[in-house]
Amino acid sequence: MGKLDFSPIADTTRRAEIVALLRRAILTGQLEPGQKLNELRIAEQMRVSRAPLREAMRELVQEGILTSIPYAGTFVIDVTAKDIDDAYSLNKVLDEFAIELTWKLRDQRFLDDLDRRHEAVKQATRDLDTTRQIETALQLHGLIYEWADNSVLLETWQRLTSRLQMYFALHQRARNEPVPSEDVHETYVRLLKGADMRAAQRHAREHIDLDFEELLAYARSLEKRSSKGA
Amino acid sequence: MGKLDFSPIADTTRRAEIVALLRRAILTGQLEPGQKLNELRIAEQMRVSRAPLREAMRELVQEGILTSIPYAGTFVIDVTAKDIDDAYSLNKVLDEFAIELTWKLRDQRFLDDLDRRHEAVKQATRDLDTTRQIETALQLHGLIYEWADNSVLLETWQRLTSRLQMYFALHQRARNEPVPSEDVHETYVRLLKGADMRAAQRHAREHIDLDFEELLAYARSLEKRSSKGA
DNA sequence: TCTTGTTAGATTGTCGACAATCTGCTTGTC
DNA sequence: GACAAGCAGATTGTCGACAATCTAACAAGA
Repeated sequence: MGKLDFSPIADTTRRAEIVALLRRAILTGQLEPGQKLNELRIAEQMRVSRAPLREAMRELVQEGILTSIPYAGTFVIDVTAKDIDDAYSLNKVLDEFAIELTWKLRDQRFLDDLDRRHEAVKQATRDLDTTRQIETALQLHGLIYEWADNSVLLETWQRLTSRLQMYFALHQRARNEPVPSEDVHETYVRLLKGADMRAAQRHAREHIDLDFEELLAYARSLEKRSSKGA
Repeated sequence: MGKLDFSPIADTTRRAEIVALLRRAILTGQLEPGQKLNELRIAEQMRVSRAPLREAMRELVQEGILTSIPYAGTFVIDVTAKDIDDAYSLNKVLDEFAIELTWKLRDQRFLDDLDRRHEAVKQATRDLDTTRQIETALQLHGLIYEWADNSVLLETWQRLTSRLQMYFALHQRARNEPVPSEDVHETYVRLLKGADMRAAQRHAREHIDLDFEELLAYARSLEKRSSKGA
């Protein structure tokens, strides 16, 4: 028996592809918060019937990035400053827990993966690709969750991440300035490689990556809750 | 303008009712882990077409209590000892966080609600109603999440709770013995009323409510992963 | 002018039928 | 007897059409 293991083949249902398409559109900000999703139009654009589209939308509703009102429509969730704050404070707690679980499981492969993902962020930063920068940064932070060996925790973090990614994408879109060029993840990566777990946890809980304060200020500034139609 | 405020009217879609029906069937153990859900049969039994049923099933898949394999079927999730362990350890961390957030927000209404829910558990215990006992116990523990004023945290806990409820229901079903008559929540309630937050957090992290160890042993005992057909 | 009732249009919710895929059995061949 | 090919049968995925509901505009009456 060779040590070759195959990855599961791709999802072959339209539904799965629709989910991926919609999720990407939302997380990159192409679909704005509060915006209504017209089933007929989207189905026509995708050359798909409404059945798989509706099933896909149900999934995204449960995933927390869409919201649905019976007989009224399905909308991209609104982003409030409190939501962002809530998500972030929970994220800190989960980070601390994930570090605790991962700590004993770190090995050479972990360290390699850490470097690899860190490098991806730096590359995206050099390329001035803001969308990719957000993606890679979240993937970097996701490493400890993938290694923590707790499926429920991982799942929880992924749900949280969807929202955070959406928030950051919106923010980046609003101010289309060049990306900060300094390496804000330097300390984080160094502490994860080190021997002091408490220090790593403290850093996760106290340090603010990714311009969180600026993001919050932005969210407060557009606290207007405009639900624009299609 | 009077101070009367109306609660939102009930969901009127078939989909929502189907979701509620299916969820209850799963959480009470009427549908066993690994069991396949035959769309045609269920749709006929409910006198409903497959469209809303399938949408409901999509929601429950995302909710984490069903799992779906394209062109093969949708199944009730399997319960492994590791899943239970993972869910429980995360639950402890979240409890600690919820207590921290709730602590400053406690007031008379909180204390009243606490007593009310505690009483409900004791009543269910006196009635020897195991299903209701599980429900009320989880509602008691949910109080701190409802008061924590963090929507993301609350949502996360509710997802977690679904699974825990399912695990406990299975356990109770397996050993249909009388319920433990002692009041295992006594200390928890007392600490939540008190002044020592650290003590309450420590209790949440260290004390094992609800016969967790017994539950784990049960889960390990049926680690057989039998996926029986319809 | 303000309120109330009506109506037309658009959109969501649901249905029944068809297409794609999987499973197990049968058949034929070696 | 072992094995591959191929054929039902059942089940899931998708489609197009119809029913239920909402929204907004307009008319009628106080």
